[in-house]
Amino acid sequence: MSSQGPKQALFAQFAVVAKTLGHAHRLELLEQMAQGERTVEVLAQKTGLSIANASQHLQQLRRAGLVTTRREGKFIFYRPADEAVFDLLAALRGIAERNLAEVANVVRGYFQSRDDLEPVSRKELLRRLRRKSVAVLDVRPEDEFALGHLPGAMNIPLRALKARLSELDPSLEIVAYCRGPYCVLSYEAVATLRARGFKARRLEDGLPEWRAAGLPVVVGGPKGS
Amino acid sequence: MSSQGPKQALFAQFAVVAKTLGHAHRLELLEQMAQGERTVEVLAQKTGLSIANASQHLQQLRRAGLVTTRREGKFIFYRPADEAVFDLLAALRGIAERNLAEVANVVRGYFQSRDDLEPVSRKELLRRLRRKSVAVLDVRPEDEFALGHLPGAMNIPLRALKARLSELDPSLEIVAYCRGPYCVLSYEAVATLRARGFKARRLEDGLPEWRAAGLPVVVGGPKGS
DNA sequence: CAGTTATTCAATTATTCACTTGAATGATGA
DNA sequence: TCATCATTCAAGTGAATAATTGAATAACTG
Repeated sequence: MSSQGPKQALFAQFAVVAKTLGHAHRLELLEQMAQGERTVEVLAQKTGLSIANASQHLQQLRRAGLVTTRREGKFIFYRPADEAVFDLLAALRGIAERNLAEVANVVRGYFQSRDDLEPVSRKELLRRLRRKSVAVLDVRPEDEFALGHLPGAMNIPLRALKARLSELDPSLEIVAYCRGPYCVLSYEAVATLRARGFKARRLEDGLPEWRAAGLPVVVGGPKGS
Repeated sequence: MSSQGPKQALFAQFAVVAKTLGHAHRLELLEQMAQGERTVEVLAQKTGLSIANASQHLQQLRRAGLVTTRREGKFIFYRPADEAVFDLLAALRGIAERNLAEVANVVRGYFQSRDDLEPVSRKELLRRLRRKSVAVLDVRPEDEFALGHLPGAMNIPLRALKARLSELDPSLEIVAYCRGPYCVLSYEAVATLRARGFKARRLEDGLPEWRAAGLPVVVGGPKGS
């Protein structure tokens, strides 16, 4: 059943890659790995999966050529295998957003309702960073910040934001970002900040897209190794 | 199980799109539709599926937002719903080709062994078309040619090629193309032509990629409507 | 070397998917 | 209106997939 010709054999292989992407847990694992390489345990914990289950999904991703691993001592670090993985995910998002009513509803109903302002483009942020007319705020957890973040960004995880507002300069506009276009952290952060009188907007998308655009990323941080 | 938050809901929807791509038959149907819109019957015949089965797969593709339909009389024409579908397929191909050993083997063993010459890039073909220093040969079946082809291309389906060699000018280099990067027709055509003393090369990829690059496509032909 | 820890494997069960068959729509044309 | 044709629906069967559990690797630590 698998070999009528070379074309069928190739399509069967392409189908394996696509099928592997076809599971919400694996997409979430990929989103996590897009922040930076991770061990099985951390990925399991971040996604709420059991370790065995996460391990199984990660191996499917590896068999499909979507992620690779690196061993360091007893830990195995997983990361996306290819830049094209991000293209794939972006195309997937675009198609779903434009052609699936349910996705459009969620995006409008949940995300746009919390922030009807246009996000700041990467280009614009770069310009304003040079003029120092803006503060960049990374609202992801500290470990993700340590794996890579925007140059000059300060890190206040969303859960700590209310308690640490005093660290922010009320005279500067704040640009917040997190994991990607559908990560809720930056939406919540912007809402919180505006409610307290700060001028705040979101960055378009998140760190992985910034990196994929070839823009500079800083590794390490206060608690980073 | 389906709604812990908006992000999970979105990932579940993205997974539906990816899962739908995860079947060799549906990928083949999409490749066919990438040549131009088609009825269920024609798609079933071209892919060797039963009509009922093709219809089911097409409806899955439609539910996933990957294709749309248009009714004309008693026929329903299917076509890709979105330009991003081609990006998706291209990313899928790239990842599979670079990261799956089996795909690399098929590509090397089957395709490269028949044509170790570099294909002609779209850009180069455009340049040489302007200078008229080349003949463009479409070796797809006539019905696909009629749905859209390169400007100035002549159509000799592969099966008829040997019988119609006299129509070709032996003094011009021939650039052959067909459905896409893994379509065997142009490989076979180039091999046949070289064996008969013609100077022949392939165009990189095929018609859908030419169209996706924003280059001009001519609709209609000898038997076209 | 034995113990510890991170990860993977193997076996199980519940669920989902693919394909076939035969009947049902929905538009056309006599 | 009735017959026809393209397409879709519904039901059933066999195969593939997902998540769980407990055992098995493989590398470090004492």
